[in-house]
Amino acid sequence: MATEGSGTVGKALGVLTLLGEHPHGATAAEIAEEVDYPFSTVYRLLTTLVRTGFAAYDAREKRYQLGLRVYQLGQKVASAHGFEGAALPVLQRLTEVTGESSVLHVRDGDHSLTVHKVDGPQFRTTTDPGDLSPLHTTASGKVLLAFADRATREHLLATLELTPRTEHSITDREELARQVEQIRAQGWAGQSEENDIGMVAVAAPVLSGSNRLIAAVTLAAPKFRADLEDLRRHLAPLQDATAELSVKLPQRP
Amino acid sequence: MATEGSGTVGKALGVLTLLGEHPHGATAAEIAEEVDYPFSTVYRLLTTLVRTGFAAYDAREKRYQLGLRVYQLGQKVASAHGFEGAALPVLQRLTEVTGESSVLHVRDGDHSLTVHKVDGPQFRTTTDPGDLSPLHTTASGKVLLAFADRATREHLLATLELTPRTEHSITDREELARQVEQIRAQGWAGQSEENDIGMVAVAAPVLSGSNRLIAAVTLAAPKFRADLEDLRRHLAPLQDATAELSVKLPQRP
DNA sequence: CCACTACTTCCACATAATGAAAACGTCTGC
DNA sequence: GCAGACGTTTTCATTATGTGGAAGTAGTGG
Repeated sequence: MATEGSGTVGKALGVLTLLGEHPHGATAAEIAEEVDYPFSTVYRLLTTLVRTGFAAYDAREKRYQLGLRVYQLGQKVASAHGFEGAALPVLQRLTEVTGESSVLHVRDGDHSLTVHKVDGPQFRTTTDPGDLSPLHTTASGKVLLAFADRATREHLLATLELTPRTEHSITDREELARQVEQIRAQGWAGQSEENDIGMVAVAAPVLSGSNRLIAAVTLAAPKFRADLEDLRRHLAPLQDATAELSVKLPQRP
Repeated sequence: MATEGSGTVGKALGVLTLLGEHPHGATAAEIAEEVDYPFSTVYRLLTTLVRTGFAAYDAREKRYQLGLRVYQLGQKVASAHGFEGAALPVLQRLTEVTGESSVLHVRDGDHSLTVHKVDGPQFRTTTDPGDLSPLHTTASGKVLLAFADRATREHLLATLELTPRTEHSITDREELARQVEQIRAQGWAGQSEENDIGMVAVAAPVLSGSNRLIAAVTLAAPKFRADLEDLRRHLAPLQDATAELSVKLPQRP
């Protein structure tokens, strides 16, 4: 992961982000290794993070991990964005009706952030809440890209790194722009094995009253059971769900 | 809120924490005012936070608030501590059986952090997930204090600020120590209008296999409907719940 | 058109971060 | 019981880095 910023604060936040990638914690030396700062620098940053509650140190295991303050603040974000109560039941109903997994995504910079998911009865999707996925290889990502306001859309279209995830991933910028236009026109996006082999998905945007993009809802299924055509048949309930969410999620006009 | 630390990083984290107290965001000037650092310092910190995704700037409203990266990392913490799946059903059952609100708390430094809650049919508790409460005025807090390992227990008992929240709050250090001993002996804690007027609660610890404290579960009710004696009648289902959680929450031996 | 609010940029100065190195604990296996 | 591995903690001279006052820009409203 790239350097998070030049200054001291940037380094600290970089270390914090890196801690997020070690669910079972990491030793100070491991972290210093990974971010490639001198050990004593990392050590000093870590003690500051621990002192403020953003990191926790397990003396027994000699491991640093994310602290509870991060969780605490994360909950504030959740309630500010309406991620807690209202959204889940809508996804649950969507999964009940369609039998497939439904997922709620928001755009986080140049990635798609999984907020909630409800797995279908038959299998489990690969992303969990808190995970980031590329914008150009996922149905939700294409929706989040296509319905972003023009300035960010154009900026992202011009600057996104089109790293392929599978042999079906889009790697051509022109092609992506073309798809984005089509998605804007038809109001939904599809994806077939562009992010994971064996997975297909469709997604639709959750728009506010003033047509600003709030989130995206995805329906995902394993290829062996459904192809893109099958999922298209579930477009109606999917769009019911996004319509309901556009009322229930807090507006930011 | 006290200064979060001396160095630059401490200031940045202080600003971040403060953003958590402004659900609808705050302007750079407001923040500078509240933390009492020079404006340009705060401004620089904010731009770094925004650049890294820890804060978000709403150009329309000219307001800074917590960014999605905080939510993302918060989810990692949640999954590391098993806050997501397993805990909620247990609380739901407890509320079903007792008819009162049940809440899951963990200790976050010298505070009690609300992780989950399930409100009873009749009323709503005052804390939400992500909120902090004092250790000495709440049932959960007293449990978290009483069952912490000896070193931290003694340290907290000696250093906690016993600010009263109501006229019934404990303000005497001796008295608190006495109650803590009793709570350790009897295995649960009670509280009657010590944190909020009109609220009573009982709480019990969730202990790991090796008797280390993991969390606390609280049953809370409004005073007009139940007094402490009434809640004591629900001790059995409460302790069933904590026993179940001690298996379901991830162990950290 | 002036007052107001809020963001943004600049720059001389000194504070605060740096990072190498060494001291300190604590395990582990020989 | 000792050598070595591993990880944390402290120290300190050096200078990069953050500081913060002030001036500049931009939008808003009376």
